[in-house]
Order: sequence, then structure tokens, then C-alpha cells
Amino acid sequence: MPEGRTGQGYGSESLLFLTDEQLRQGIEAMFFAYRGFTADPDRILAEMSYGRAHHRAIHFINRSPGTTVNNLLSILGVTKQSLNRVLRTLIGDGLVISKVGELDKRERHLYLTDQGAALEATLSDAQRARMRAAYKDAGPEAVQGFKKVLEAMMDADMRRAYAKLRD
Amino acid sequence: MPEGRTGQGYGSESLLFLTDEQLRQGIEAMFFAYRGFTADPDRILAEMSYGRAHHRAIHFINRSPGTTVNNLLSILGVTKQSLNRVLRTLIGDGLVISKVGELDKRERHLYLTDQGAALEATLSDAQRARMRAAYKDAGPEAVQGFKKVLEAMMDADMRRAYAKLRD
DNA sequence: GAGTTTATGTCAGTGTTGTTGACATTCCAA
DNA sequence: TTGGAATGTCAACAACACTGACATAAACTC
Repeated sequence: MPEGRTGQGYGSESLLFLTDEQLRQGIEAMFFAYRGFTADPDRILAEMSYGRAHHRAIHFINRSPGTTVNNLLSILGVTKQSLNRVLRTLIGDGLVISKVGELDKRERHLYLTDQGAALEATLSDAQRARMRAAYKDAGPEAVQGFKKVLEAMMDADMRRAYAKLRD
Repeated sequence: MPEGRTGQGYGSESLLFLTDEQLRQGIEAMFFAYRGFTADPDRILAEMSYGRAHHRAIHFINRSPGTTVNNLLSILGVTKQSLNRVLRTLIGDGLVISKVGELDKRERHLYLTDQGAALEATLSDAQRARMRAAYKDAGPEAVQGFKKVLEAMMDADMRRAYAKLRD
């Protein structure tokens, strides 16, 4: 069983010795912060009986218009059946359209409709506002550290997906 | 509708102007990182047909032995019915014990059994290992920024709960 | 002491979101 | 051209959140 140092007196300037206490604080910060991170979109979505899964689909379709279902699948990390249920309601409600691929007719390319783009804007405005406030509160020098740790926390395949989206 | 700057050329050293692109990167980093954050415990829990809800309960009972149900409720931010379902299985499986309060007999004080503590150790060892690796990767100077932004992202009540746990 | 509030637990029902299994369609390669 | 791989859809089920209603016991108030 791995054990960190339990003593005191080590600040973040210590490279090698991270106390269990420091690590635990990071873990709990992550837990509470994620709740805040999703709180605003959750509120908006609840009013229209959508959930987080709808938000995620809308977000990444907006990021990569024309993406295929399979593509979206690998980004979201869920089963195709789970994604399909969400897409079905979004398509049914006229927020997303699905076009059969021209080269490969098995593929479906996904796009937001105007209505879908409007919801996306509402959701991401709320989430950006919170992120902007957090960045301001924490100070601009904190932003790089924040992103660095998060990126280091991802599994390799997520890091790839994350990096790909930055292009 | 709030709109960030869409131009380029502003690094994190710019205090006031955060581009939508910077904010979006933070949002997506948060999304992918949280998956990594929970991946290891999720794997362990799945083998014993427990879920994240069990992990959270075990974690915070370990942090504050003897905490009451109500206390736990406000930290976890779920309904009592939802928490009760989880606690019932944990108590039934002998991982948690519930003691009637001495001062106030309405209250139930929660403790981990040896078996519960063993599972908690397994789960938090895995999660700490990932956090330690992420901190090392990102560099020690990143840790403060990471925690600062996360804390700033919390709602006020979560920030209180988080701060309280640090005592 | 009667009535109210607090803390906890339970039952029933519902919704979102994940899962697996089965299946249809399309493409491609042997 | 036939069989397998890729892609997507439908159905059923499980986990875990929610609301609402109700029960019990203890504590508090007047």
C-alpha cells in the first residue's frame, strides 16, 4: 500500500514529497468543484427535461460540426446505445440533424440546428461565466497550473481527444 | 449574452481579457479530467457491484468518523432517500455501523468497520496515486493554481463544506 | 402535558443515463 | 459473391438521482 508523508511543513514547493493531506485536499476540491462546474447547465437543462448527457452531446457537436456518431462516441466514452437514446430525443426535438454520409452511407454526420445552437449558446454562456469568474478569483497565474494538473489527470486516450479538440 | 474576446494573442498573463477559447479549454479539460479522476475507484467498485455513491459515503465517513446522517447529507448534496439506499447496503454488508446518539438519540452516528476502512484505503490509495502522478507531471508550482481555481469554481455552500473539512 | 419541530427511515413511483443483447444496413475484401 | 467488419437502431435492464407521502422517536416550546 502506497503511503505519502503524513508529517507537516511541506508546501507545494517540495517537488518529491506530497503529503496524503495535500493529495486529499486536491481530491475533495475536485469533487466539490465539479458540482459547481455542472450546476448552472444542470439548472437550465432541468427546466426542459434534458440532462447532462444532452449537454455533452450538444457541446461536442457544436465543437465539431459534421462529426460522426462513432467519433462522438470515442470522445464521450459511453456506449453507442446510450448516446443514441440522447441523440434520438435531440433529433426528435429538432435540435440536431443527422445526415447520411455521402462517401460512407453507414455514417451519420451530426449538426446543430439553429434551435440547437441557441441552446448550446445558453448553456456554454452560463458555464463560461462561471469559469471566467473562477479564473478571475484565482488570479491569472493560477490558470496554467489548473490546466496542467487537469491534463495530467487524464487517461492517455482522453488526453489525445482533448489535444485534438484544441487544433 | 456575455461574450468573451474571440481574438488571439492573450496569454494567461492578461488579467481582464479571457478569451472564449481559453475558457472552453478549461471546460473541456474539466470534463475529461473528471473521468480520469474517477476511473480508478470506479473500476474497483464495479467488481463489488458498488458505485460512486458508495465511494462518496465511505470517503466522508472516513474523513469525519461519527458524523451524522444529516451532516453527510449536506456534504453530499443528495436527498436522504438516495443516501439511505446506499447506507443501507453498506451497513448490511458490514462496512459501516450506525450508532444511536448519546446526547441526541434521534441522531445516528456513522463509522467505518475494519472492513469498511480497508475498502476506503484501497479506493483512496488508487485515487491518491493518480493525483500524485498528476501533481508530479504538472510540476509543484501548478498545484496551488489548480486548487485555487477549483475552490473559486465552487458554490458558497460547497466552499464552506470544503473549508470545514480542512480543519 | 400538548403540540410542534427535528432527525431519521421507509415505501412507492418516476426520470436520466449507463449497461448488454439482438438485429439491420452498408461497406469491403477474399 | 459471400462473409466479416463497421455503423447505427431498438428493447430491456440496472444504478442512482428525484419527489411525495408517511411513520417513529426524540427534543423543544409554550
